[in-house]
Amino acid sequence: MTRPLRSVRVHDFDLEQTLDCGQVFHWRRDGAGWIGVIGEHALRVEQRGEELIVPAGMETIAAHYFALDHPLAEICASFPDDPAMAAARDFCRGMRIVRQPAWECLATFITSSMKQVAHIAQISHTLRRRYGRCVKWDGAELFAYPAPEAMARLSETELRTCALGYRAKNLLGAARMIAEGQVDLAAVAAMGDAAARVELCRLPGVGEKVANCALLFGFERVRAFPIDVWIERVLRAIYFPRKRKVTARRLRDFSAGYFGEYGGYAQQYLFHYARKTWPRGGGKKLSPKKNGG
DNA sequence: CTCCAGGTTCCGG
DNA sequence: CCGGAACATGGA
Repeated sequence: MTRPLRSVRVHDFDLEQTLDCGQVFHWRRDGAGWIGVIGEHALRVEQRGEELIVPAGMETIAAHYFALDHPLAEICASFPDDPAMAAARDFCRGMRIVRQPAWECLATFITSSMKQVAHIAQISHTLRRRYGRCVKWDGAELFAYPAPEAMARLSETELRTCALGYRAKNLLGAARMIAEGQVDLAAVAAMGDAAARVELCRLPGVGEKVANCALLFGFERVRAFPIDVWIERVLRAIYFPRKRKVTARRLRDFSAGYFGEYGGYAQQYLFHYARKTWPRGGGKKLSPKKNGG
């Protein structure tokens, strides 16, 4: 039994770049399309030129999730004018920051510390399959991300069997604090960026980087600028060439000022570009070219 | 086998 | 404030 399909008109949108850029980890390729879950809705999506094919009834949900209303041309035009940013903008054309549900985004990034993207995806799938609600899509079994309340009932030992390592304690602790109401994600959503970041950092396993990922990918804070190992390489190689002793604080202050009101988008474009085009462990080999700031 | 991965936390200068 | 080290697990 196949649901009828509908077409959503898209401009400045690239589904491949959007789902393969390392912002969300559970979507799987299915022929020319992708299969995944938006909240509690399982679906297959496929892009054909300027059309996004989705199951009937999912048009609005998909359009919201994929942030088709973000003014991408304006966003890209706001990026600082330097060679690296121009290359990233060209490489990532059509990539959008999707609107992930806050908890699954936050939880996923709690499990991301010191893990490769492939591992993060693996952990996400395991957690969904074992503890998430089953949502069917045309016969395929997909799973929603387990709610904080469901996760809070597990033991650390149980969670550890999902290959989480030391992250199990953090994920469980965060789930319990949220389930018990010690941290209210709905309240976080109503706070300013700085206050929201402080609040998220009260959760175990959530430091500045994970908090910024949650803010950017789960709370629509398009200015949040997560600095991970890749972005740190980019910043050092491109904007601080041949400089010794560039502190984390220096990188943070520079990023907050240099990349502008859509800094989070700029960050994700640089992240994806560097990860796909720089040699592994890269940065050192890249020619610095010109300094943009 | 060694190295590293979308870090956080704790500890000593 | 800053640099190091521990923390688990699995690809490359």
